[in-house]
Amino acid sequence: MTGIGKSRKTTIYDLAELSGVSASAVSAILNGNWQKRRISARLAEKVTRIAQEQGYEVNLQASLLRSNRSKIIGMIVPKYDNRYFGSIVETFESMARARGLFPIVTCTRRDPALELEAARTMLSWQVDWLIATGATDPDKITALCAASGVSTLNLDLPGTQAPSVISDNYAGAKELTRRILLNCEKRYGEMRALLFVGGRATDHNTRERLRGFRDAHTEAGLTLSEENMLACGYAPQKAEMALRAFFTAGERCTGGLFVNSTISLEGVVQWLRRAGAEAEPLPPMGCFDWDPFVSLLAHDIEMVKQDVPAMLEAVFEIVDAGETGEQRREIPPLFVT
Amino acid sequence: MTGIGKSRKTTIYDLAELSGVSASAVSAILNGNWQKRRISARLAEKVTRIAQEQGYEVNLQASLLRSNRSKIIGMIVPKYDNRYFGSIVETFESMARARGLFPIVTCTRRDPALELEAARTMLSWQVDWLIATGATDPDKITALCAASGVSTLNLDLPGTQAPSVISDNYAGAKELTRRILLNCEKRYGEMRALLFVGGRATDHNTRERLRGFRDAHTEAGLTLSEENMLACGYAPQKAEMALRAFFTAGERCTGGLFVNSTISLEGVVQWLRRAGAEAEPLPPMGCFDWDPFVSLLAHDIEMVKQDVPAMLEAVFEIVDAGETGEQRREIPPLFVT
DNA sequence: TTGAAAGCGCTAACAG
DNA sequence: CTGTTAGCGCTTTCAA
Repeated sequence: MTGIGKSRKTTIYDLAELSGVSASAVSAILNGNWQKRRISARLAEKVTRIAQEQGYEVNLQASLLRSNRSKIIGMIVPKYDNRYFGSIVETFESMARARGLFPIVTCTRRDPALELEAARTMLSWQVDWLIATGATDPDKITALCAASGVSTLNLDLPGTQAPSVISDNYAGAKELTRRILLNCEKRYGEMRALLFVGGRATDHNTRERLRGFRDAHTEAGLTLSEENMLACGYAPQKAEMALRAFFTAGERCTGGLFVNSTISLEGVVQWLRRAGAEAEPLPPMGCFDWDPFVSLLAHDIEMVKQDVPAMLEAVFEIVDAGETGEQRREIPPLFVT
Repeated sequence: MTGIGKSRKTTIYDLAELSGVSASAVSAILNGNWQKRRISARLAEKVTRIAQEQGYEVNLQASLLRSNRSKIIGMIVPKYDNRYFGSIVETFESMARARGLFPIVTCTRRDPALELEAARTMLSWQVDWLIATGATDPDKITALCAASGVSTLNLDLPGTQAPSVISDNYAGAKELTRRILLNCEKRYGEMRALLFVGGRATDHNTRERLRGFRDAHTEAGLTLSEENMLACGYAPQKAEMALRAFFTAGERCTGGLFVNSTISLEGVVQWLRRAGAEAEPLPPMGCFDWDPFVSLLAHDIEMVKQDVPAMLEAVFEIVDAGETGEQRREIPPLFVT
């Protein structure tokens, strides 16, 4: 009976009874090891058909409990509010499924407490691997998981206790800065020091991007004041406030803006609007991260697009090989205007 | 031993041994029913402490298998590439967790086959409820799940066999059309019929939006040709191609554009760029869906923001009340410019 | 107050 | 070729 509202779910015992074989035969057939048991193809087909007719689906709770290889791979991700993380999750899911793994993803809303709670929930799910994306404290997650024998991998933001896959932030930022400076020269006839907006000076990516930002200025023969680096956090409001504070603090002159993420860019654009730059063209700008509407509507903004497919290839190479030791892979990002 | 690389995970039996009580007592304590068993607070505290020291986490596979209430709530979602779905997933996860449920989300990449596969995987997870978001064939999912006694709910796109929570597409589209027509009048000194771009004429939302679009024209005393409704699909490329075809087919005159989603809007903006509208201001436009960069960078585009928090409140009201019968809740969307 | 014991649905020896 | 059996880790009676 495939009827609606059937309360008890079909089990392999039901299937065994219906097809006149034992439950273990059903299990073997449904798992595709009927060859190993030398079960006839005819019988295998019959059982498979009956399973289908009954709308049978294996109970993962029971199956995974028994076989003790969880086949579950977890990912925690800070937010779903930009294309970068969205595409990370989407790519992750499909690559995991392609390997016969069960992906479980959860979002921590950039909340350090939720981050740890999420990691613990992942342990309860018996994940084999946990991919910690953009985690504020990757090493704590690694320690937590290691205590249960679970391997972790840091994505986007590196840690020191597990493999890390990140963008080449230094090279990306340096090249981005170079491009903005070039646009600045085109616009104003000379290069001027830029303003760096967004991110936290405590996180690795921001530090590396600042280093690239600085070095590009040095190579261009420009001196850069520390005041020009506003690592004010990622939230749009913070970027907006930081800019307002910067420009009310004194007579400032900037060649353009290096914005550290699309999220911060929202605040920057908001600030430009409110500052009455409506009619004027945008100043020379670049953003470390990509968004389709930014490239379409403000197509003079230089953008860095992190190479998500390549990053996740690297992730699964490490997972597939079972490399659990500390290592760092830096993936060159792409450039779009 | 909380040491790294510990292979076997801590179980309640380990905890029982360490604390000198039985496994069942440990289970009761860790589940918070120690009062019911009149276990002393002192003992409860001791066991809890030991569990913490050992980094114990309950095995959900075992726990859920035994107790047979899965506490898992599943959601399938077409894409993570826009703010609407991103915020649906984020809100869903946090509301589910707030209720002590375990959310499992999976993305189907707008692929009908993946949609069914995902639904089946959800059944394997023993979900109690499945929220099908923007599903191409919601009723098939409902039937599949009903056969296993699992309740479903349709979000964003309605079905006929289960409760549905959707935006008030008709009223939203009508009001959006009205606003675009007003902008058209301001711009050109008169109202002209608009062009509808994006979506599938087969899906409920597109049909309802078209109805609102039409009625707003009628009320404004405008006649609307069928040719003005390009339900060409959601993908950016399709919108772009449809516009190109429309405008090369003859001398056309339009008062503005009604775009059926931010995804289609990408294609529309792409087309405007390529059509050489670079220097010109955008035509009067509106979009059914919201994106922060669109409102910031092209702030003369009218946008409908679907009320995700209200929609998910409705979803969980239905889930909490266990209402499984067909019903439809239409949530009024919000307007932003 | 507490422990022993049964069993959730499934897998994987092992014995036929 | 196939069935019987022993658990996976946990919850939940039931009996003490």
